[in-house]
Amino acid sequence: MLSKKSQYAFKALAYLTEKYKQGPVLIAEISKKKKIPLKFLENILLELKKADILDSKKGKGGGYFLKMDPAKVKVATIVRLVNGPIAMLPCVSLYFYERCKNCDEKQCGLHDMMIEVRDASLAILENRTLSDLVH
Amino acid sequence: MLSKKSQYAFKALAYLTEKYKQGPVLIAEISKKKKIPLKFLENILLELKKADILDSKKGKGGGYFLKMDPAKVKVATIVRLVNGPIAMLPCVSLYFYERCKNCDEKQCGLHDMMIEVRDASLAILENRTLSDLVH
DNA sequence: TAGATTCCCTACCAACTTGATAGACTTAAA
DNA sequence: TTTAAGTCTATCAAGTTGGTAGGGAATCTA
Repeated sequence: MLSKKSQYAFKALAYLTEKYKQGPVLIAEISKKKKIPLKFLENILLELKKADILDSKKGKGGGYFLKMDPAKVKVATIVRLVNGPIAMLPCVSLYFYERCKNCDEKQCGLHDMMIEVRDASLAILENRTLSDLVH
Repeated sequence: MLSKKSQYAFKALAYLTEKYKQGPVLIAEISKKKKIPLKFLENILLELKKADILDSKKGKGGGYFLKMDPAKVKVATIVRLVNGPIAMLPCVSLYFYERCKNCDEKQCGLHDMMIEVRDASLAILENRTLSDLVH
């Protein structure tokens, strides 16, 4: 399941997508409109900025805004960034791979199945972008 | 991600699938062969028994065994039982549904996307069984 | 029926994660 | 130089995860 943090992140990103190319948006405005706890949202937006998804301006007239075209930002990227692995097992994760202990991947039935699940999920998440969040 | 508990559960179930119709298997044997902490495994197996996946016999010659044909036990069932929701959001879960707060499902882009992901995962997990774990 | 064997049950625990808050600091505009 | 923003560090309560401890209850066998 996506954490609350991830859900907040997507709501905020959807809002910033609507406001794309309309100048910086205040954290406080996003917080109010999307009903996200202000200080928690601060952390999330900062993290997205450090990951080069968002950019910001300080001082009066400042705020947050998307660093690039929302149609270029994959949903999969955001999920990995804020929520972690998409795969159901570390041993089938592309970006967070870890070998399983006491389990030969070559003959583990679960392994193969979870690769299928991963690929099915990625087929969707890698082909949807922030612009698909707003319609 | 599947919890360690879930991974243990699948390993144990795979083992019991191999031994299907060969009489009760000791917790200690499963623990040793699959390298699962004994007492932790006890809890897991007991839970699976209460959920009618396994049955057991006490005393000498006792142990655990599958209650029904492994080809009849869906992987999706086990995941839901031991790990929880398969969906990425409560508001798109079939078995653990919860309405989202401050979010109209009818116009939430994330909602629709996560329904797609859920269905793609279920297409696999609902059509694989314990027998697919061993080959 | 005694004793061994095996699962059953309740309780507990440390470590980690999650969701959230507080407060001081920095940068930039007016 | 004041004010309006974002930035940073720290902290915290509650819940979850992974695991352990120890005795109780059922069953088999001698």
